Amino acid sequence: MQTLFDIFSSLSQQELNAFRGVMTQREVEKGTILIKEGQIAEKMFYLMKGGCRSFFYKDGNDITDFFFVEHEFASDYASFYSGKPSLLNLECFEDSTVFEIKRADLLNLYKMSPKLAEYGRVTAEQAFVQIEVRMRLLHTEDLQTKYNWLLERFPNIIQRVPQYQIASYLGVKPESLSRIKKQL
Amino acid sequence: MQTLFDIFSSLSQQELNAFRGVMTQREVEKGTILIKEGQIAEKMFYLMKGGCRSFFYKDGNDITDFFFVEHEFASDYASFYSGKPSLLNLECFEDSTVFEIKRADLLNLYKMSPKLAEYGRVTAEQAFVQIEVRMRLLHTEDLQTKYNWLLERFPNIIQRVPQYQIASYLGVKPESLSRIKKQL
DNA sequence: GTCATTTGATAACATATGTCAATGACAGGC
DNA sequence: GCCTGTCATTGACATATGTTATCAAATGAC
Repeated sequence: MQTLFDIFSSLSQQELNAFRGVMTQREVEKGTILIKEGQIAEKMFYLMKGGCRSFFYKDGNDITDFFFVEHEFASDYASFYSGKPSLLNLECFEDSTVFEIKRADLLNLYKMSPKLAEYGRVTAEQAFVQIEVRMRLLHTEDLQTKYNWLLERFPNIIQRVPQYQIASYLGVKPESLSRIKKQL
Repeated sequence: MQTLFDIFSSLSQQELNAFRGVMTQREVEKGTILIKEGQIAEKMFYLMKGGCRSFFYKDGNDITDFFFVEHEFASDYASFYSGKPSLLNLECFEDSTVFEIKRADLLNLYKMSPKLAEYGRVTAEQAFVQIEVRMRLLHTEDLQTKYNWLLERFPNIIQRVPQYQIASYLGVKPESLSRIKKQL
């Protein structure tokens, strides 16, 4: 996955200035909601520090959709890309430092610079490849394999978020996750 | 999802010619393998007529990863985007008419025309949104809901492919799908 | 047409996960 | 310090899906 630094280091001075001009740095504390269910995701975030998760409610249960950690882009891509209201919330699970980029600004950058437009495409392509890995996991693997994959993908996630959030991310109940951990 | 016709109808004559110049029409019969496991997916396909599915083998079982039908783009996007060998096969389940587009040609088109480059990005974004719907389905819904969703998404798919392929697409065994159908 | 192969349905049983309830560990507020 | 709420664990039981096997129907080759 390309980080912001990868992108920065290959831009011209002019492109760099334009890019940095549309990014706003924010310090947010644990619990901050970056994107709210029902609203259109107008912004994309880059996590310099900290982490967040997207989640939604189904039958009264809090279901974790995705985790995002430092040096990753985070948003509700479905809403951001389609312009439809978001079905989920994006919440910081730690105090975090983020850069905000507005969709309208990003589209302007794409018009201005073919190279930035290419990064936009590559970012979407990489997001696709990432989610496909997750989908294949949910599609074909048993709980133990899913859990091990999670530990590799997010090395210290179990110290950072409560276990019930991990359980719903993996598509099971906390009790099932407990059972699996006991077996290992 | 944008069809090829949506794209065509908004291009200039020059762009249209360039685009059509890199597309090769092929008539293929049922059972044709368009992309083979282990090889890099160098081509994207547009299905004028017919349908195909991507699948792979896990523990000796044939697992359907995706269905593609007429007026949709089909490929192993993960391989096509990343340049890594494909983990799956793309096979026509009916006699089909397809357009082939080579990745290298597509990247050239992107360089030539900002509008085509934008379509490339939008296509990747839409592919992402699509796969997210599928992922959410696998993540949170029960088998009955998944099956009903499939019938809406691919209206006559049950007449077109055997049931065991549908079962593995939904992440269950054929026997489980039989049980669900009996309940309805 | 016959025959072989593929596919779908069904049943009996095994296993994994869900559900519900009780308990204990732990952190934060006061 | 104590209290309170949140969270993880555990056990008993329910349910859904997997596994294995058998049989019938549909399909395709000849």
